Amino acid sequence: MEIKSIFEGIEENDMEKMLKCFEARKMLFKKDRTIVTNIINVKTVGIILSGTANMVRYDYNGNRSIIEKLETNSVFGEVFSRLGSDISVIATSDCEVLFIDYEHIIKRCKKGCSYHSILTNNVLQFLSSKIVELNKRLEILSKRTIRDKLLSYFELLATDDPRRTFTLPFTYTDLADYLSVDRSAMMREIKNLKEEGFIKSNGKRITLISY
Amino acid sequence: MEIKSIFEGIEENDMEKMLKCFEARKMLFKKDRTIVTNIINVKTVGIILSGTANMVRYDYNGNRSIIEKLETNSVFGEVFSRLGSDISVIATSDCEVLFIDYEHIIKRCKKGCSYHSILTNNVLQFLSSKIVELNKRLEILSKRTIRDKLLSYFELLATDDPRRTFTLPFTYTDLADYLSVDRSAMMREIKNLKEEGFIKSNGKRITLISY
DNA sequence: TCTTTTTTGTTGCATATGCAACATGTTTTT
DNA sequence: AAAAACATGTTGCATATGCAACAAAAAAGA
Repeated sequence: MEIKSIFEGIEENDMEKMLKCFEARKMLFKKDRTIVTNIINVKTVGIILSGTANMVRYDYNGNRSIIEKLETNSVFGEVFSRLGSDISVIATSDCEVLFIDYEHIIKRCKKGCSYHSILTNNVLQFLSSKIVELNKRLEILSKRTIRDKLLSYFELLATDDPRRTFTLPFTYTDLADYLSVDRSAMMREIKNLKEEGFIKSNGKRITLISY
Repeated sequence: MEIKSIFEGIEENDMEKMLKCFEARKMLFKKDRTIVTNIINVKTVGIILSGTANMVRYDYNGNRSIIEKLETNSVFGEVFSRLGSDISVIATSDCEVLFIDYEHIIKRCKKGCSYHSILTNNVLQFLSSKIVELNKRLEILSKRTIRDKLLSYFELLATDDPRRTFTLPFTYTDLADYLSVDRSAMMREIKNLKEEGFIKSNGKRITLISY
């Protein structure tokens, strides 16, 4: 159901032709380097071929928000983010990034290349699953208390596991940014949740206790 | 840039053919009636042809969240919302709704009908702008205080107006739901913002004061 | 290895916010 | 026109949360 790569289903052979036809550019980024900044009116789409990155924003108070963790095959660009904001994509490991102009992807070319319709379909599914992701985060952030934010996020991570155990994909510092709460207040709340028997935790390994 | 309807650019003539080919169903709903509830594994997409509706969720505390205000030409369905949650679409006025199976839209049919590629392109752009919308709301909800939430939402509404004046598209009660904060606390904060000279307001008409 | 940086864990304090409860005003229904 | 339903406006109170500051542990770098 969920597609792994935006290029899924496209022949290796067609792939090269397509990249040339699209004037795709491949670039390398070292860890901690800025891949793009100020994604405003950037009609370019980036695809992470290898490595990881964070999409972040610093607001006027200097609070960092991780908008999204980008992994291999992640896609980013103007259409995927709020216009007019100071959003940057920062490499969290060495990265290989492919840039393609959005127009090439969204517009059907006259040649009617076979790979083009596959790509369109993939992008459609990609956008759909992105919307589901955004709605998940929205559901978490719409919770009024840190406790409820934590619990609904944990619930999300635990759903697939019958033992209701999972490993945090974040450092606790990053988790606080993701939930948009103060880190120390969050740590305090996690301690409370443990003491009150809602969760067990050992480092980043957490188990949800249900009755 | 922004498309008005998902059917934009499709000839009146083709439209009828297409709706038949897609087995589209048109239904009528009176005000306050539930159009759909529990949008889980519903592989159907709804398009509001006339009228307005709210996409809402009630969490276990009974707090209502307005996920989205739907107007004429709005589209809703599984791909646009978080799976597994108690999401409903409620008519806020008499509504005409068209239902189409998602498969018909996303999959390219063998006949290669001309309207099909137009529709795909429209859906793509629609999803893109939806993502931008979601990111806007995320930016607001990621603010830590009610004051900052209000200000960033107001900022959003004021950007297009040189007088920095706008009319709230919500009742204040609904606004509190949209911002995911307590209504009375929000009213208090709005009063503070007025007293401290950040905004002027008269009913739903609000002016942002900038220095 | 040793050094430096980052993350984790904790606490005191001021205050922002949720909650409950109520009064008033406005809109909708009968 | 009267009644009912809903929106707005306000307040007191308990507490959850942001903020600052610091110590200890862990990870990364030299």
